[in-house]
Amino acid sequence: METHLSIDEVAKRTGLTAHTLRYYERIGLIAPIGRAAGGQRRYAASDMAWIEFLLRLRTTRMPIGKMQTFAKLRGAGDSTVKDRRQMLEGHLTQVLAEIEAMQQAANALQSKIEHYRSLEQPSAPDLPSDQGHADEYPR
Amino acid sequence: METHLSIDEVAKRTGLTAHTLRYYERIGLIAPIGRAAGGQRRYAASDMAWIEFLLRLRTTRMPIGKMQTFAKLRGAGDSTVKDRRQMLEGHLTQVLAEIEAMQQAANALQSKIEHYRSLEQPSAPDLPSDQGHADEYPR
DNA sequence: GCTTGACTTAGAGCGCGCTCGAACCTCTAG
DNA sequence: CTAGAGGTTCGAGCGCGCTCTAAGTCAAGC
Repeated sequence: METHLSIDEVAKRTGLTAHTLRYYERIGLIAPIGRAAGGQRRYAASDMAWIEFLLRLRTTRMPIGKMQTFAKLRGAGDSTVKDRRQMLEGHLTQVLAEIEAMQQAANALQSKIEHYRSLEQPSAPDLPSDQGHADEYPR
Repeated sequence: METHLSIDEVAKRTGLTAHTLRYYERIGLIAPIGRAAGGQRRYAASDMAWIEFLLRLRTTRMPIGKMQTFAKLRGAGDSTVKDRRQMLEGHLTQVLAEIEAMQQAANALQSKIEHYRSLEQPSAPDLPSDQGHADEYPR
């Protein structure tokens, strides 16, 4: 397990580009990374863990501005643990709501797909459904 | 049940702005809306149903370009039902994968929150967890 | 010493999805 | 007739999250 990775290795492992990694560092999402002789970045295991955490935040669509706030709190030390927890709790609440909304929309798509199937194989006519299907008769 | 709504009424009902409704029409997401004397838009129930469908696609983060493609197929009539179904199936697959990813990230956030709680109330030390918590010792 | 290639910086540019401003029009009420 | 509300069009602008370019530096290999 190598503990000091080059930017390209980190890019490969995280799926980010080297450009994006530098960008994240520039805007304060990632604290300044240690450098090898010659000024090249060398990422430690703890840097990787933080980046992976950032990626989880990104997966849940936390905006960069909020991540910056979080990163700043983290940089400020243990006294900010409560603030950080509260931020995550608020975010998590939104995320769960969004998952729920997506799930419902996905269900609606599923039933629309089934409706289309019944149109394609016209032997069995459509069951009457509670929700209309918006796009059969355009005019 | 009024069948012909003004743009402001539609905006109120859908949560979109009048600007956005016009924008969607301009780019072909919504077919040209009927007009009252004087040129004002009057939205029919079928228009509303289509807009609600678009909003479901948006909830599931279908990009506008794809929605445009879909809208075009719809405008082309019944012969495109199969294409539309296939588009929706492909999209649905992605959506379900994304929901899954968000759910996993949400779980990780949840356990991080619990980890923070244990830090805040230091009587009971942290259980060793399989995944590290990236941000306790910044340096 | 020179070349190659991987890195560095600062800063401009881009694609997406709106969002807004300006100027104009039309209907209704007073 | 006038004022005001509520539209209309066209096109520019914006916030977000990158993405890329240009020019320079450094280390290693020939």
